Order: sequence, then structure tokens, then C-alpha cells
Amino acid sequence: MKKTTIHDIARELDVTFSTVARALNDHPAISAATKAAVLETAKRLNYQQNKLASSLRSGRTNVIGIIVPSLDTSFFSSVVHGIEKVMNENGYSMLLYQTGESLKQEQKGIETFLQSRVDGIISSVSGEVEGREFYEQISKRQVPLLFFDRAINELPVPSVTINDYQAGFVATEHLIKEGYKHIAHFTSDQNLTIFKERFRGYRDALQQYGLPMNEDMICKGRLSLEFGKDSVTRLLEQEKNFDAVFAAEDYTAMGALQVLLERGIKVPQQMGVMGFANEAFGAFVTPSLSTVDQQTIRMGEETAHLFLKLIANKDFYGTTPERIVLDPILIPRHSSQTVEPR
Amino acid sequence: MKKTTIHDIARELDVTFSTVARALNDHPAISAATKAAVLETAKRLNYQQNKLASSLRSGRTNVIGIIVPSLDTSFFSSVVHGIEKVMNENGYSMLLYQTGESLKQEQKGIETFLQSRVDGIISSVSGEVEGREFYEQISKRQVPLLFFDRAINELPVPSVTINDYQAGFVATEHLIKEGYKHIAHFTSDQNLTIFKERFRGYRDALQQYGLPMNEDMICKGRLSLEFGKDSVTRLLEQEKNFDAVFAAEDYTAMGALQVLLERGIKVPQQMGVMGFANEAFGAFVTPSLSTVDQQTIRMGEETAHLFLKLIANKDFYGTTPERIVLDPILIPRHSSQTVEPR
DNA sequence: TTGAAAGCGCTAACAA
DNA sequence: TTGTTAGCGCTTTCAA
Repeated sequence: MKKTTIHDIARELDVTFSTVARALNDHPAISAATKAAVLETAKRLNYQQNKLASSLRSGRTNVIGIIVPSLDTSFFSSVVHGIEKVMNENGYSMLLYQTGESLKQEQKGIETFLQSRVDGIISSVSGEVEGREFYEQISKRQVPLLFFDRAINELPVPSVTINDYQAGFVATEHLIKEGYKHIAHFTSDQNLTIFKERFRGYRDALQQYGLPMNEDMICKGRLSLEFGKDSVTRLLEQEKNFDAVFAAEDYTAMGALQVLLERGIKVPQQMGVMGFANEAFGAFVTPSLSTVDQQTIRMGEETAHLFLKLIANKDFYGTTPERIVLDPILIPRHSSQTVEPR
Repeated sequence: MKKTTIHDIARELDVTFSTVARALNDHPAISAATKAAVLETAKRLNYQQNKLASSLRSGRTNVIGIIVPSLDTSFFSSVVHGIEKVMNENGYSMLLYQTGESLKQEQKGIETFLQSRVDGIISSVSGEVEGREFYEQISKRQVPLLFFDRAINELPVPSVTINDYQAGFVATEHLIKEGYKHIAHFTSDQNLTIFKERFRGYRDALQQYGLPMNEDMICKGRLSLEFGKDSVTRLLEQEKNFDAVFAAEDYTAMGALQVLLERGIKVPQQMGVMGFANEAFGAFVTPSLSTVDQQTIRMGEETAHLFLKLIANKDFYGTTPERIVLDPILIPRHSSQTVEPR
């Protein structure tokens, strides 16, 4: 079945194709009669606009590209959910690209997006190592760019993030106020601002409350259940003097929690545990896992709204990039709350 | 900055633009020298192919459209993860559309995809009520279509699903073999095959083992933690004679589990609980939640592979649709295993 | 209100 | 091996 074009409709009605185009696009200069006739014929012939042609000509695609490390993560899929929802309501479609934390993939994704002439790119970067020059290609081409969660602070790009420093601080402060004094920190070995900031918050909280920070109690690795287990096991076997764990991610915290319980160490009475990200399981485990919520869906929505606001303004690259910083929400649960005095 | 086109490169090198096009597309009939020169100039001028123009002309976009109810669900985001990964490796980009279980959104998504001239559509439908004629638009236009997880069996469309009947059967059978005799079933009120099949499996397992099915013990509603809590509470308060719950979804099972524990009912000794979907939390709760794994990432990969295989064949709509059915994997955990005899 | 015409940037068939 | 030519289907300006 050959596809119907505006020419087919024009032929059918004995008008020119530009009249048809006007009718279809709600152009003001068109008689109600022809418009109705065109719409009727379009429907009858099963006409469907060719966005490729229209975009090629007009220079707008109404498509934005989204780059995330992976969708197989509740955090990112949840943010993407929020972004898509809002963008969709505003007439945009979404091209999606997963990088798997690989810089090369990230570059490939951006190239594809640029070639597809997306109207904008929203990205959460893969690790801030060298070789990010390709982001400059985006600004060179004047394509609106936004970061969410993981931004490159050196670049003048608008972003929506949460205050990871504050998050690290309040998480640690909470543990301190609950009476824990020797708090270990499990974090990522990835070179990402988010983790450095959480660490900085942890460090400053200890300092502010006059507690010493012990380098031995900082464990870095690939965040995961296993890493949490291994790290806490190592600390225990080295007989380090610690009474709480603050992990930069919930699965890691969960691993620690499991080992502690297996070994008969009482949580929260003997040891406090604090995670990060508010994964669904945290509320269900026993003891329930204290954590920090990152407002994922809200982050997605804010990102989309900021994007829409910024592209409404002609001169995207002429204005100082707006950076929205969301507040993290501390979720204290049983793994860190000592009901009885110790 | 004006965008570079093949014409700019041609002018620079004093050749025609078709020579440039050939060089860029690795056409065999081109001298090594010109090719090198073109590539060098292209890079120097920051050339980037315009896919809109290329697709418009060639009739292929290398884009596929994916339709899911929501990404804010570990199941769908995980499957999409798998699909994107494989499709990306094979040179496809992915347009994403969430329906929020709304038929109208689903139709809108499909229309957008068709207008964008995607090379194929992969969809998980929103509820099999009336008004699905728009799917016929897809076949009319000869656009390859695939279903995953939620298929419309009446349509001759290839699909990748899991055997929900078998899943319902083995889950129930497992409970029976563990000694439970009065098994309640909590399921969705959505009119979806997947839930009807799980229910059918449940019913047949009871029958096969000579256990009566009691209509009072079938609860239908919007699957959620709350629904699980409410349902089990109601059964308890009505003093129904039941000793196990098989929920068609993990959060629902979790709700039931929480209420049981709160009321001091021992799981699994007094009551067995079985979920569905293998959500992350199931492994971490106490007692850990028995469930059925749906092989999400594998489902995504299989879907992508089937799609690639089918479009390699010219005549997509001429061949009988292949339906791949994956086996569910029973994951027995503590919530259903009575270690000691009862 | 409608028509005519140009062209977005590319692919691909045919000719030289 | 390279050039010529004709569109793909639409938007948009100018003219009638």
C-alpha cells in the first residue's frame, strides 16, 4: 500500500498541495470549507504526515535525546519516566540511549542524536574522566543541552541535581545524633562528583561534631551488594573500631546489613546502617533500612520543565545556565534508630 | 554556525556532491585518494550527516518505537534495557513512549511512531479492551510489529512472552507440595491475558491436586502493597479458612506478608506467601519472599533478536508470526518453605 | 483565500 | 571513477 501524501489529497480535491498543507497545519488563511474537505479526505485516505519531510524542511524535530548510564536501575528509569511524561505532554518524543557507563557509548549516542537533529539533549554523564570534548560539539551546534543528577560542573550547562553534599551531611549527622561515633563510609571508586560530594558531606559532618575521620574506614569499590558484604566483613575481621556504616548506595548498605545480622551483630543497637537512594526494598527489610531519598520522579519532571522553559527562550546559549538543586530527603528507619539508650 | 552539508565539502574539494556522498557512504566505486580527502575535509568542517534527509530519501530510519505502560516499574524498565542494548548494537535508535495504561496514549504513541516512519514497533499493550483497531493501521502500513509480555493473541503478531499459565501453575503447585491446602489468590482487575493465565494456572493446579477452588478466596483489584494488605486483612477478618496466599505480583504479596507478620501469624509455618515478578526486595525481606522470575532482561534481548531476525526477512507480513514463550523460573524462598513438618 | 515555486540535504539510477 | 539528474514530502515565501 503506497503511502498517502498531501499531493494525493490535493489531486482528489482538485486544489494545490500547498492548500492541503495549510489546511492540515491549521493555517489562518484558509476557508472553513476547504479545510473540512481536506481533513475529511485525509482521514479517508489514511493520510499520515511524514515527520521526516516536515522536520527536514522546518528544522525542528520535536524530538529530544536522553542519555543515561542504564535503565536497569530504579533511579534512572524513574527519572526517565518523569522526563518522558512531561515532555510527551508537551508534544515531544524521546530518543533513548544507554551508555553502560562507557564514554565511547556516550559519544556515539550524542553523535546519533546530533545526526538525528534532535531539538535538545538531556544527559546524565558516565564518569568524569578525560575526553569529554564531544560535549562541545553540542554547544557548537547550538543544540540545547541539560544535565541531570550527574553534571559536569566545569561546563556552562544548566542542570538539575540533588544536593549530594547536604545528603552526605544529613545522613552522617543523623547517625551521629543517634549516638554512633565511629562511622565507616562505603563509596564508589568511580570518579563522579555525586560520590565525592556525598563523601565531603560525610567528612564535614564528622568534623563539625568533633569526630575524627579515619582513612581506614573509607572503602571504595563498585557499589553492589557484594561490595557491601566484602567491605563490612573486612572491617570486622580487621577488628576496626566502628559502630556504623554509611553506604553511598542502598544495595551496598544492604550487603553490609546482611553480614552484620548473619554474624549476630544487632542493628541498630550495636551497629547503625544507612543507605542511599531509597530503593523499594529498604522499607521492607528487617530492620528497615535508613536512607536518603533523591526525589527521582520530581527530578525528571523538573528537568523536563527546565528544558521547556529554556528552549522557549530564543538564546539558549546566551543566558547563564540555570542550575536547579533539589533537597535530598532523609528517611530515618530502624537500621539507624536506637530506640533504647545504649 | 551554519551546518555543514555534503555540498560544502564538495565545494571545498572541487568535486560534485555525489562524489562526496559516495565517499561518506563507503561506496565501492570511489578512489582511495578522493575518499581520504573527503573524510579529512568532513572532519575538518565538522560535518555531520543529516539523518532526516537521508531517511526521507532512502525510506529507512533505523529507528524503532517502543511502547510500554510505564518505565517506573522494574519489570518494564528492565525489558527496555535489554531491548535497547541489543538494538543499539545493531545500529538502531529507540523512540520511547509510555502509555500509563491508557489506550488513548497508546494510540497517540503509535501515531507518532508511524509519522516518524519508524522501521518497526515493539509494544506491550495497555489492557485488552475494545478499540484496538489502530493496531491494524500498523499492518496496513506494513510496519513490522512485535509484542512482548502483554500480547494481543487475536492479532497475528509475533511476540515474546513468558508462559504465565505455567507460572501460575508451578507457583501454586509449589505451595501445594509444601503442604498448603487452602490457597487464596490476589490478582489484578485489569483485563489482561497475563493475569488471566496466571489465574488459570492456579485453578488447574488446585484441580490437579484435588483441592477445591473457593471463589471467596480470589481477590481482584489494583495490584499494590495496599491491595495486598487490604485483601489479606479482609480474608482474616471474615475468618476464611486459608493457609496460603499466591499474589500475581510481588508488592501485593509483600503487603499480605506485612499484615500477617504484624498480626503474629507465622510465615511460612502457619501461612505460606508467594509473589510474582522477582522484585529486588523479595530476596532481602524476612522471611524472604518466594516468587516467580520473568527473565526480564532476557525477554528484552529475545524480543530485539526476534525483531532483527524478522525484519531481515523481506516479507514480514507474509510469514506466520513467530511466538516465543519463555519459561518462568520458580524462586522458592522462605515465605513458602516449611522446613519443619507442620 | 489559493497557487506557484523554491529548497531542506540526501540517495540512487543513469550517463559519461 | 565521477558527474548529472531526479526526486523523497514537506514548509514557506511571494504572487495572484
